[in-house]
Amino acid sequence: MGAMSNVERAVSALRQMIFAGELPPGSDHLETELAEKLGMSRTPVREAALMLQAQGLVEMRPRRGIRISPVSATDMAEIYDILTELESLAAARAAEAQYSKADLATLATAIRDMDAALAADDLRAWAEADDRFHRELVRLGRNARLSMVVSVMRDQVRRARATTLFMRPKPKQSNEDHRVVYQAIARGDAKTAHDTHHAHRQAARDMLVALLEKHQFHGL
Amino acid sequence: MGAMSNVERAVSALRQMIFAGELPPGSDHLETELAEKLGMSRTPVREAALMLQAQGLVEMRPRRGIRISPVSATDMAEIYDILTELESLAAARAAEAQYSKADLATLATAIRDMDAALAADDLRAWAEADDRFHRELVRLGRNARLSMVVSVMRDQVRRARATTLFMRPKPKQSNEDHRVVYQAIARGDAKTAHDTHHAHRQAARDMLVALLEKHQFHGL
DNA sequence: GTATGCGTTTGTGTATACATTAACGCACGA
DNA sequence: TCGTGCGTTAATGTATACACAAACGCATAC
Repeated sequence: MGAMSNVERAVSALRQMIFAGELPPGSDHLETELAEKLGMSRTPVREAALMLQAQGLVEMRPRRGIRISPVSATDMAEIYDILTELESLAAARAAEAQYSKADLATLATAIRDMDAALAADDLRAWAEADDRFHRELVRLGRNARLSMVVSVMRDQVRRARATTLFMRPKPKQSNEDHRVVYQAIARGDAKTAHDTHHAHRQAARDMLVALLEKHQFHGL
Repeated sequence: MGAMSNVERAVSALRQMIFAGELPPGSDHLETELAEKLGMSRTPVREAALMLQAQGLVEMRPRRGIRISPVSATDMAEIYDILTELESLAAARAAEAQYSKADLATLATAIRDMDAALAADDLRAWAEADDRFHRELVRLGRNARLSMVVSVMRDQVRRARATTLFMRPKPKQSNEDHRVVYQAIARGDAKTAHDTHHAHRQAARDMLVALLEKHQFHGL
């Protein structure tokens, strides 16, 4: 149970602090500083930082500390382009896999939750269910590497979403798209699943990038 | 000029040994062992291993050493699926970017070199030029993250290619495909660039996977 | 006021020490 | 012969020590 190394603890603690905004994008932090804050020596902190760096969450620069990576509008455009392609592939593969209704239960639940959240005007719950839908979709695509790449990219999106979630229009079309994708997967229609999800993501991309550019979050 | 840290040295030395087959896939190596071989302490070796692990080249398992990741036929299928999508996107973006003939010189050269290598029956030179073509194609797509993901995936392909290069049929169709993609990019035809490259990669994938499965390189 | 150079400070990169804990072997019992 | 349990061994995870080099401040010169 408590078989968790300090490195693992450091990774999740740092991730949490980054996502919570406690370590704001662009800020620098010395290894010693973080080590003290986490109650461990520099060694595991360094190793954790190395892993987070590989995922693009931080950058280690000699003598300037560990910098929490900023996410610009350009970055977001890059990330969404990748997500668009890889998730759409996953959707197509999921459709080809001929899953049973039972296998798709998690997707169905996520869709229902999104509808409910939208009706209740609970954007935070909506975002959580949306995440769940996309995560499950990728899992059904059955490509471990793809899942990993997507999850790294989605981490970045999550960071940006913290600032954009309440600025954007109600995601009504989004729910409709998800339903179409779900049905296409259920009946084994790979092309529709792929193309619908592709358009869905591309629309999200354009909306988000416009939003970020308008609000000049270039270096946030 | 010696401005190279031991970690950097360890990373490139290990990469080289892995690609050269000196550290065969599936083999285990203790940190101490590698440290001694590289003439440094365990610390930089550990950090290097951590980075290579993030790229999927090794796996660190407590008490069992650093394992050089095997590449199975399934892995190759996963990897090619990702490459197919991302490179095709890059091709489309490159076409949209309206590059001049001069900008595309590197692509043209790579194509010429591949023709020459094919005529001379020099498969190794062909593979090198092929790599060059794909790398430049992705670079022209102008997505830094995509480039990074693709280069990690291509590293894995390179490892498998060492064993498959001389088993597969002459890549004649391949050269023809590249030429079509090049021309599509030159005239700004994103759809043709995308679709042609997509089919090109998918064909390569099917051929390679069949080859690997046939020769039962499941755990190599 | 601005620029240049030197001394100091301080963070990092690396080596090393050490405790912990998993793997291995061996003995013992069934 | 095979399985089980314990003791030993040894590899890792983490802490710590230390040298080097870069950043900063201050003084001096223009």
